[in-house]
Amino acid sequence: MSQKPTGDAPAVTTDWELKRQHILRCAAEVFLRRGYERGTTKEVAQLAGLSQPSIYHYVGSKADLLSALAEHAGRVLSDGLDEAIASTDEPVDRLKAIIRNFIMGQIENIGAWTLYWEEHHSIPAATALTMNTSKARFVHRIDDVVKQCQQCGALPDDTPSGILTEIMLGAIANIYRWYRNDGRYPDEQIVTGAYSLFGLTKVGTSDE
Amino acid sequence: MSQKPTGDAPAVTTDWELKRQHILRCAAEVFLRRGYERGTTKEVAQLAGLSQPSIYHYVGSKADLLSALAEHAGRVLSDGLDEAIASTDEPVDRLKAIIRNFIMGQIENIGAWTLYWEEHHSIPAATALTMNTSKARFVHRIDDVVKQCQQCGALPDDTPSGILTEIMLGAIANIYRWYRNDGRYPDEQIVTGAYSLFGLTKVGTSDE
DNA sequence: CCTACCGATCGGTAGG
DNA sequence: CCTACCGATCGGTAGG
Repeated sequence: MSQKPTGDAPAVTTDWELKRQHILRCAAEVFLRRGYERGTTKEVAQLAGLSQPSIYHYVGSKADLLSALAEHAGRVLSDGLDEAIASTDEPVDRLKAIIRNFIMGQIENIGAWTLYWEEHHSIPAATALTMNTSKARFVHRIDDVVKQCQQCGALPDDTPSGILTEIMLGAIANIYRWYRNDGRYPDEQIVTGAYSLFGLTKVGTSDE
Repeated sequence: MSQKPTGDAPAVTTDWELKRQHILRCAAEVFLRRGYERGTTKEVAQLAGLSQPSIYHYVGSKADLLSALAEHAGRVLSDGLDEAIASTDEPVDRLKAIIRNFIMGQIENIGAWTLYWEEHHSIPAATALTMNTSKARFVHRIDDVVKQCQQCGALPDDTPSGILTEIMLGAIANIYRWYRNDGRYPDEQIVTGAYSLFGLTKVGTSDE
């Protein structure tokens, strides 16, 4: 078990916590390069400048590393959704804010995001369960906005909202697979490209 | 090494070949349920009704199983692309045919397709290399059609074709993650939903 | 935070 | 196509 140090320390970033996060970053790098199963705790330790057993002072098991990383990715996305929904009342603008935040949050955190998808069958069952319910809630909240966009004519209403939602979210969730940090496709252009493709350019003050 | 039986047998399906394909199907099931690394050759053998070492009469290594499955998924998709391109000269109809074949090919072969994505960092380097070049060619050919659709006004031309192509293909490549075989979303509705969302409903005989 | 080490798993081979 | 088995890897613990 990880040996969280004594006391009821508040949100203070202790030395222990800082080192733990350093190890997490190293684990992300190893798992990304080699995959979770092939990547060893020894490699993580080496990258962090520790012996392999020392990792267990900061983490209860190898699987904990992956859980922590996946949960972090989920938290970033979920926070972005809250912010987007709070930013405006107008459905189309809201959907556009959701798309923007989703894309940006993914790109800023592309490592954890990639791990969440590529290694999700190695995520411990307990973590996977809570993350799946979070994800279902996430999709459902967005689906509500999509329905409103259909009502005001900004999205086609000849298709169930669920299909549109999944296609749009799928397109965005997949960006990590082709995104390159070389400036070929600037982030902003990806966002506005998604708006254009989904027909979300004009404001949705329905006049049809 | 796998012991392909004697002779210069043509495309005849020998007993050996039939059993090999049976083992491949079992491997797909095991790898899907457990992941490639966690799934063992023993589990594959049990499911196929063999002892673990017997698998090596049909396959050179555990990794060969994954290679064969991934290559099969790639071939199905590539064939679908050829067919779609051959089906018509008109860019918008061509893009729609591509989307339809991509979606249908993926759904018909959802197991191999899932493995290709979820386990692609376990695919042997040699196989991965050739598949990556095939994939690049695949994307490039579709990008040409997308460019034509932009020129005739069927797709927005304020965004580089590459972004549109990647977003559309990403949306489709991701369907396996939410597709359920319970009829909630009929295949045909997914296809037409994609058309609608991407604004491909009207024929592209440009009159703008 | 380290050295030493254990226990278990698993892919693949030998040899028939 | 099987039994027997090897070699190597690796997560985690002991004990300091």
